[in-house]
Amino acid sequence: MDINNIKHLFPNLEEGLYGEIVNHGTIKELKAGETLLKVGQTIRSTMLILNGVVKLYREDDEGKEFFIYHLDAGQACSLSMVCAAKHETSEVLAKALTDATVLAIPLEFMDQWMSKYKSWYQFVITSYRNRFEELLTTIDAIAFSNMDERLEDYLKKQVNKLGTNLKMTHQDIANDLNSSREVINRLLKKMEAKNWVVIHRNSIEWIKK
Amino acid sequence: MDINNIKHLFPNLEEGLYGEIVNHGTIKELKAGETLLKVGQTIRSTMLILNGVVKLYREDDEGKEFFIYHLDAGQACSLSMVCAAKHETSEVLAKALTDATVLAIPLEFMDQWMSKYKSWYQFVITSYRNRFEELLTTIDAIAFSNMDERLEDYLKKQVNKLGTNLKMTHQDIANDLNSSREVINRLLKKMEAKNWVVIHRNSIEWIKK
DNA sequence: TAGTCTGTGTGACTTATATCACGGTAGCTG
DNA sequence: CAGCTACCGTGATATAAGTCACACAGACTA
Repeated sequence: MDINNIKHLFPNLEEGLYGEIVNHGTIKELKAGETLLKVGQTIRSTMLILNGVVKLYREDDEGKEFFIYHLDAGQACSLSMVCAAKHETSEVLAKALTDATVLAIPLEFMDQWMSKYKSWYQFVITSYRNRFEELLTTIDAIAFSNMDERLEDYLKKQVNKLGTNLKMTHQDIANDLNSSREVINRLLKKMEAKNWVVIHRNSIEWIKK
Repeated sequence: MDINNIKHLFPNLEEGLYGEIVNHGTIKELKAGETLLKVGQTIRSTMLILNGVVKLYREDDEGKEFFIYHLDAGQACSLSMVCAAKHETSEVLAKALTDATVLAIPLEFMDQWMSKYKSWYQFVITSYRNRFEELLTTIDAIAFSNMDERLEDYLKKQVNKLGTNLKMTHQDIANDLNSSREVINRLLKKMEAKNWVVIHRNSIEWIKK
């Protein structure tokens, strides 16, 4: 583990804290598609994303997966913080979207660092605030927007994380948005007519400026 | 302000912390319907609810209000904590549902107490976790449920906070659920047929056991 | 090369919800 | 008491989205 990489990804932490992170964290490598956290699983450590993109889902009783938000390198899984602090179980499903590297910090350090390092406390609070905001944005989308707008937002988010060439099927998108393949297909066709995307087999290219 | 009342509402805090709360907090009395926090307003203090019920909304661009969750006596507005810690503005609308008393604690104490009192840190983290969960539940409802289930959940929540006799119009409910009066009316009629509610003018009585 | 699988495209239909257009009624106010 | 206003009830219709059925095409596999 490279301390300079950590400093770069998580700036503004105290010098001593970087040392602790390196000493007490353990690296986990994930292949694209692998599950990092299952619903109901007990959380024993706080996760920091070092590399790649992690996707968070909410699951319904029949196992349908509803996409909530992404986590990037340099971000922390807030859920793993709250849960970790109380030894509780996960309420969400987290999967690696790309190959990813995460740093697992055993939960006992959460508490210690919180009172010891002001920068850690700031970091945790900021993480929370950001995740909270994302959650509110997600609520806005489903409460106030139609499928066409939601699809547009969704694709833009993907493009932000993965580039303009999205390797995913219509069915994948439908699952994330809790919709159906046919609906997504038709909406994509409309977007294609407006020159926002080009539809390929197994991939979609975002060409809107 | 009665310190014993505070101890009762917020148990498990350290002895010294109660003193600080009483010394530095200021009481705000709100009439039912009054606004506690507007969208875009700068937050300068953390709010603890001492009495009554506060309702949180998300607003869309046209000012439509979508109900997110309630806050009871003994709870804190997590949003006011995150925002306060960073001097940022509110993302939600908070209104007193009943007459209410809140305790405003200037934000500078947030930071101090966080490192000084372990119990405060625990309290804040727990608040977060609970609000986060509520938000996830709200997402579940709109992502996975139809209006009839959502209305049922909504009414149950109201009953929990306010008792079985709900003084609200069909229009009020429609606003909270981002639906329309007619739809709510029809669903309520169905519930009445199933003996779950009795519909009165300006109020609804929950009679389902 | 034929056969199979997975992803895509599309018409027809169903369902949930929203919207429109009324008419009715309780309770208040001049 | 007349008339007003806010609330409630309900049919007709419109729209968005989900479902069903089926056809086709690219890619891989025997």
